[in-house]
Amino acid sequence: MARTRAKDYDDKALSILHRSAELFAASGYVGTSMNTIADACGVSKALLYHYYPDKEAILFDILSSHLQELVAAVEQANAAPGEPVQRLRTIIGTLLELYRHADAEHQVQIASLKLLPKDKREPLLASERILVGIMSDALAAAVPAAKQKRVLKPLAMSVFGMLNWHYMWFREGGPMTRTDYADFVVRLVLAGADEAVAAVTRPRGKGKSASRSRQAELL
Amino acid sequence: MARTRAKDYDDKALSILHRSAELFAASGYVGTSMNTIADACGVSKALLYHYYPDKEAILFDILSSHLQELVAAVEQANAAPGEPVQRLRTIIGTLLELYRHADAEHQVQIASLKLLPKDKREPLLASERILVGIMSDALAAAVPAAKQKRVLKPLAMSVFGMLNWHYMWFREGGPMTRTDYADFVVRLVLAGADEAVAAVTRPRGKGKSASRSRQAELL
DNA sequence: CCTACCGATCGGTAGG
DNA sequence: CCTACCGATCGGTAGG
Repeated sequence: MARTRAKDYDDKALSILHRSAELFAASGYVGTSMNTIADACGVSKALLYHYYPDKEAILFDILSSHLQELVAAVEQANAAPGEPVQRLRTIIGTLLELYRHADAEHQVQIASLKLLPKDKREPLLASERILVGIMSDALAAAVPAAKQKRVLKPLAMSVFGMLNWHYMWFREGGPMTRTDYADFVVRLVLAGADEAVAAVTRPRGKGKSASRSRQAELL
Repeated sequence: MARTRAKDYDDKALSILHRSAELFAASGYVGTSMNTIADACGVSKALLYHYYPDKEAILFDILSSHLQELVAAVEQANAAPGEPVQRLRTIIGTLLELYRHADAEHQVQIASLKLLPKDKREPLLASERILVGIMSDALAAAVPAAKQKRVLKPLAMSVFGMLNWHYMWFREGGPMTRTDYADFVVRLVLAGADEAVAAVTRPRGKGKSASRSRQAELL
């Protein structure tokens, strides 16, 4: 009788992906050998090639599953009912929470997505664009001044900068929780965006924002 | 008589560094061979080893010269006279301006600094800590609420997040100049920081910041 | 005839 | 400053 697919096949495939992501994050994609991956996963190299046709497929699947998880969660957060500000907060909090157990995948995305050939890279960049699009829409809805085309992208990318850079310094058990930092970023953006947008859209010298702070005047 | 060092020796060494940085940024450190570097620089591989003892020395020198340039410029900006807010603006503007011609070096710093062995990595991390220290001091001076130990690091790292992420989206000739974006970031931080700091330091529910915005109330 | 898995080794290329 | 190579290790595949 033919052997059926092992019932832990998918579990094993996923655990290989995560372990590989950790190795890629530490030593780089090219700097991590298939032998190293096999050893770290406690399987033979031949078994590795049973799960994935080649090394490139491992990198692609790491990033594909990571980005699809982000897109699905952010789309759900975006579809939830509520005020625009609350939606923005949920989106940002969701991203930071997903990063909790995806630090390696996140670093691989930043350092190694570009190493894939164009046909494998393109669908991943499309997922990234979906995330940027949802964040931009949420910002435009929550921050009136952000609707201006000239500043929406810089504002959205500033938010992604803060979120995507957090792996460099954020440590679990520090003085701020992830939820704290999500609130921190949201409030920074909400309170600061009108001012920042006004600064780069009005003519030099005279401002017309009623809420400009004393410090902003000094610029 | 012994040959003297060629008068363009240092120029050539620097151009090799920059070309290597571009290759490392595109294909990764391990993914770029010494033969590729030699070909791209129009020199033999043997000449490459005349300038640098090994591949690791090229990576180290790329990052060392890049970070020393950043530290020197930021220290000078920090030492200039003027109001704290103006000093913060100068520091942020200086960093964005230096990144103009150091995109490759910047990407190599993010993706490949970690690949160096500890003894080579440590002095580079020390330079990074100097930059973070100056930025933190400038923020503490310009933003009263930022002085609280619990929030100074998150605020400083949020600023570095925005600045260090800009290579992912900022394009020369777009609607915003580098100076525009520097202003944008400074005003975002100045106007938003008091609010953001209050959010994560006060007890839950009730706030006491007089300047809380309508949007912030909704959180 | 299928999938699951092993020990051993392939042709090429890496840094030096 | 070059060509000619080295010891080792790479990603990937063979037979069973």
